[in-house]
Amino acid sequence: MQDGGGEETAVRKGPWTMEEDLILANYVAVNGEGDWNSLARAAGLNRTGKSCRLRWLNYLRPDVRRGNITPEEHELIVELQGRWGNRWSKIARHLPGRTDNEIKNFWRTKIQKKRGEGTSESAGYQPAGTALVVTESQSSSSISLGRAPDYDVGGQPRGWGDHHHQLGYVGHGGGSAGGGACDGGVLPEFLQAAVVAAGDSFWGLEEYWPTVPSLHEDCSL
DNA sequence: AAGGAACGCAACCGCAAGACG
DNA sequence: CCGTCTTGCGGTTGCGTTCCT
Repeated sequence: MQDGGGEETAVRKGPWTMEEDLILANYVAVNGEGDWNSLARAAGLNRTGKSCRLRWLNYLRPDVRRGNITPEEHELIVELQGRWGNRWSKIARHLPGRTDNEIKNFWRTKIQKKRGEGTSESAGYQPAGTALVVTESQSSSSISLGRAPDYDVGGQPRGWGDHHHQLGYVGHGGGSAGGGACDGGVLPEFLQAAVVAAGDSFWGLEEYWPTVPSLHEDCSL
């Protein structure tokens, strides 16, 4: 782990900025996933590969589906958790578009809490027992709702539009988001939306925009 | 209208497993 | 066969937002 040695700048931590998201999304779109450490370096992100991977998997991937957990998903989570325990990544594979982190959070905040209160988690939803099998093919179903990060002008995320005030990031064309905007590549639409929302006054957008050619060159679909 | 408490989500940390040299 | 590096997973923490008193 001798990294380059000398001018190893401090690794950034904390919330991701829009610029970082753009860089990461673009880089992955062009070069694909994997080799996160070198990716982080090559992309010029002062982030650990680990952090980049997490950000990509949990947020930037085009097939990430956001929004409320549906009753069906709730049932499935309960059932699979009962079967496999806290194997969140495994459970997540049966919930297209959902990330292990999201499921984990959901479990802890909703289900586990209910159980902790003494009531069965099934207070609201009783697992029907009808083996709800979600096939991979369902992942191609429309991405119903998503959220866009609400970046602060200073470059620091200010929080995310949550279910109380959904921002307008909606899967395009009734599901095309699930397949990615470009073949092999991805084009997180909320990033574009963020750019649009930021407007001309946004800090240095124009400075780094040219550095992400594949995004603003429209991927030539 | 202000303050406090609770909730939800994103991100970080540490550990383990697998792959490669 | 051993050692090192990278990736993946699960648990935990902190921050921001919303709701209630």
